[in-house]
Amino acid sequence: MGILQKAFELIYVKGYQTTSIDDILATTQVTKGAFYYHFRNKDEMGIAIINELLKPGFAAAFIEPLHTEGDPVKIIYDMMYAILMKNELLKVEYGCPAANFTQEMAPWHSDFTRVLNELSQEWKNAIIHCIRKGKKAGRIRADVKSEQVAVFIMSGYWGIRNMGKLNNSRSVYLIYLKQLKDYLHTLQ
Amino acid sequence: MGILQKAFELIYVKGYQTTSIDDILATTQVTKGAFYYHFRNKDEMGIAIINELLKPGFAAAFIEPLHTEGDPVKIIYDMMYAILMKNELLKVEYGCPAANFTQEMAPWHSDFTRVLNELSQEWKNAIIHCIRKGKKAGRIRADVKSEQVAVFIMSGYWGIRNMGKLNNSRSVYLIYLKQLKDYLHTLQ
DNA sequence: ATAAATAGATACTAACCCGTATTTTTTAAC
DNA sequence: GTTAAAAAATACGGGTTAGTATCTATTTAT
Repeated sequence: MGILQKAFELIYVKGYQTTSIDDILATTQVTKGAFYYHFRNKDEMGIAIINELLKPGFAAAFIEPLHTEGDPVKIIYDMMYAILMKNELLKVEYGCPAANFTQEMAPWHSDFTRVLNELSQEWKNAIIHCIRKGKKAGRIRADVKSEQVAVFIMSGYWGIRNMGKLNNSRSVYLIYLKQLKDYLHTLQ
Repeated sequence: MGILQKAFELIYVKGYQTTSIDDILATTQVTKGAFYYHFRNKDEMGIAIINELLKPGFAAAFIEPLHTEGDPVKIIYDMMYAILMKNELLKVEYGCPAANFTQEMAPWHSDFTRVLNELSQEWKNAIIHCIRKGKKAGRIRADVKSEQVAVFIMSGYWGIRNMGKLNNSRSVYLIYLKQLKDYLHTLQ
């Protein structure tokens, strides 16, 4: 886990392909023998980072908030606000770790893409579930298509991460969040 | 331009970092001497690809459609539909070339980020302009914030490109487009 | 025709890459 | 205390990388 943590930090900042195993060894003070005792190769370590580090963090920040009771509009907005503005691990200049992996590995590394797709599907299902609950409670219009809304919200998130990288400033997050709030209110 | 074209095709599919100069030389049948006569180094070629190839193609598909007269809702939706569903150069499994570059290069290669930011700003300004015209013509509500909407639309685009990569299917584009249409109608 | 500038070809370097083979140290079991 | 397994250290191999040095060929200008 120590190796994975440090490796993740390097990869999050530099990218997977450009982070060499020697880089990881240098910063972790781990020798090559130890590294290859724990991981068969670099890709196995990459997959381990996603499963052991990314998934738990993702579940805490992206999934769990959606399971709380209340107004979906508020729940979804608050989740997004927390992810973009409060989360101290995710820096605006380095974007979303999951999106970085996706962009870099798809479509060539199918192992990565499959695991990342699982992440994405979990989020999607949680959003759909949250909206369906809101519809039953009369908080969301009955004609709202849950899946469409989920996909729309997710795409907005990944896109604003990209714009944040370009602008290297959270100010674009705030602009996005304002419009997200307006959009969510149209679902009521 | 021949080198740039072939190099772009390789980079679009494989990524910038993982496309070696030797790869480019092999597919272009150009020798190393010729290559380094025209470009000082790899990054200069990368910047040239963005300026000489990406920018013109971007202007044609992303900017020009926004300059036509008419209903912004229809104009913006049609533009997005054409980009996602009709453009034969942009494949769903390889995503958006500009987004790929951004994801891969930011924040370390400031030359790339700066040029890509110019692209992004041009698109943003064109969308803002389109919406402002719509407001003046009474086609868009007066209280709509043009910049917020522009950022929201752009983030949706870049995000859905990411999801398309993950799913490797245009079906997710269609789901997104439906909700985009609904969203745009709320601006009227 | 000659000189100069442009363009292209070839061979090479020095650094870096991932992964392996081999050896050494540490830990645990009996 | 001996043995065996687990864990870690080291050195190296085979291949790739971006970029350079050097040489040759082709235009262009005078």
